[in-house]
Amino acid sequence: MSAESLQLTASMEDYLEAIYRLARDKRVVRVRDVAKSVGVTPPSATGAIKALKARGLVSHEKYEDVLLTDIGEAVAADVNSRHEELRSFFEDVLLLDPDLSESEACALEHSISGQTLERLRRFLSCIRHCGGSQPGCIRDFRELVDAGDGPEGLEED
Amino acid sequence: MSAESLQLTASMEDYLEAIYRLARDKRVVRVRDVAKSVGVTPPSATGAIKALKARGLVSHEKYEDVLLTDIGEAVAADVNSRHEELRSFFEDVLLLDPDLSESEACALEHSISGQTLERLRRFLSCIRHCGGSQPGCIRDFRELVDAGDGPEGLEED
DNA sequence: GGAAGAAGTTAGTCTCGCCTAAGATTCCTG
DNA sequence: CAGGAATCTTAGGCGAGACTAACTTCTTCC
Repeated sequence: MSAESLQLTASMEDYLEAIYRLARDKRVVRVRDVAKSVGVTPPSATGAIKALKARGLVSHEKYEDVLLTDIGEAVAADVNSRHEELRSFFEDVLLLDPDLSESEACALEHSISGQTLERLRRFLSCIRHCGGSQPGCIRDFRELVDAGDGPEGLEED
Repeated sequence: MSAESLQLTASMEDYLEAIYRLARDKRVVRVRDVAKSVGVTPPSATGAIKALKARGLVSHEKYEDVLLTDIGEAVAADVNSRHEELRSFFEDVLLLDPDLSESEACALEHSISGQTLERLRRFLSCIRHCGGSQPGCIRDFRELVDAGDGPEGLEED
């Protein structure tokens, strides 16, 4: 079950991903936890969970805790892997601060296409396979970044 | 005037960018052109133009054509450069199809941060400076992509 | 066991961004 | 110059997604 075939809004993907992560870390997922994690008030979370339930992605009874269905789990894992892929690119390739990498991944994960992500995955793979012997441009970039954040060095073409 | 300091919504950035491009290509920019370019109906464009006018980014009188103010021009140029930077990354580094690169840039340009873009700019610069003598991983990636789109070759780590 | 407080839900409202329908204005042309 | 066509605006409405206020349910603890 891919995340793209379900027409989820960015907002719904956020909720789903939050539930996915909470479920990994805690024994039960409460509406309150979801709200806090997404950064909204409980009524907003209630509404969103209702929408996810209507799509068969979570199961939830009034006043009870929230559970991912099998489908929901699969979709959430897909969304989460998109997130991780992006985060990894920002952190490992662009060498951005981990916090920024994380928030940037959050911001972009809903808009990027599967095709682009696939290509990015391969690119990451190539970069990683360079291992310690990173040649040419990649090494240069790393040194440039390590040297400081100012705009000195390589400018426009 | 940076695009980030004005709290423009993604939608307003889209309209602004459309006006910017239309102004470059045509003598006058009409509401109709903006609507068509953004892909909405004329009433939607009228409303958006009103919002941009309220923020001092365009000047526009009833039934007249649309003009960017100096500030609007600067902000639009900023938005547009973000777009181009992203597009270039997708097309020149990830070697994606030009059409996909374009639409992907459209989708992501509103969410990416200035800091990340700055880093991406440097990365692009490094890649370009490799010129024909691209060593190691980058060359591998290019060959891998040229070889076809299937998932053969480099897999997960 | 009953009351206080925490957690969850419902109801009602707001903003944003889009739409259609219909009215107003401008432009072109016979 | 009058009327039709094109363009633009206004009016009204809808859905998504958030909020506050108020109500219900659950839990806990004296």
